Amino acid sequence: MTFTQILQLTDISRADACSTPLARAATSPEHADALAHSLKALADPARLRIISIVSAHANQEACVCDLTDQLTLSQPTISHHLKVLVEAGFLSRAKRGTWSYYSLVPGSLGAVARVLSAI
Amino acid sequence: MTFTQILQLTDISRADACSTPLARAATSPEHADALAHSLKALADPARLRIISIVSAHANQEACVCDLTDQLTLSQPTISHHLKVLVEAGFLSRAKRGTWSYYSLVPGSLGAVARVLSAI
DNA sequence: TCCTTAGATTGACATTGGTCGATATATTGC
DNA sequence: GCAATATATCGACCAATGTCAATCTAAGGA
Repeated sequence: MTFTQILQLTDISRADACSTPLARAATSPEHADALAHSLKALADPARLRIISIVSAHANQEACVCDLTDQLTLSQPTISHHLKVLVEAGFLSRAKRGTWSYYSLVPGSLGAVARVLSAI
Repeated sequence: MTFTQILQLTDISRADACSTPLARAATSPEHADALAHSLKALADPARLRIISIVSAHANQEACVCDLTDQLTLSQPTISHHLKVLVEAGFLSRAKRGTWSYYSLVPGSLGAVARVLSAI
């Protein structure tokens, strides 16, 4: 009996009557947790608009006043969303003088997109 | 004075002192809402594992018992997550006899990934 | 027909999360 | 140093969400 046959027997004995065979392994719980955490940071209209506004600027960098201008949200709320995005690794902060400039972390969105496609 | 020069003047007059120039238009609020809705459906560890388990099966189809086996969640909770994923367009349901089979909607994950990369 | 099994729905509960007003911190200009 | 401005943090509130126990529905089999 080959190893493949043994695996098949194991699968059949484990499976319920309704179950279809597996083609490959599923994602680990840890992996799912990490991806969910990244997606949660993105899954908000205000935060998506923030990312979009930042990356629409010439150098992919915007100050907070650019955001308060365009979003109908209070300044503390925008500050809160910015913090979420920085902690999730999508934006980085650079303080110059009185102003805070937020930039898109290069490749961060692409990384999530790639993981999503690979599920 | 050229049209481009007028646009530049307009931009400068509108901008705050700290602002950097725009390279292109940002995402519309409606677009952000729609994408956020899709991402919210994906932004949960249990739902990501469900999608992964479904797509790991040979024909990208799994019955509910495949999920209750592998997830340490109650059956109603799994049923709830499945409903969220169906309503968001990531899974489709096919009932055959007593059993419900859930399949990945082809291209649905890729579409989100593509939109995300294009932000 | 009745019992069993698979899965969906309901209702309740605790937790998380988005929002704002008030306040704190830090930087610039006078 | 002081006033003004930009941004961050805090505390509170309400809405949305994940979870489960209990119940309902529907399909099969004896």
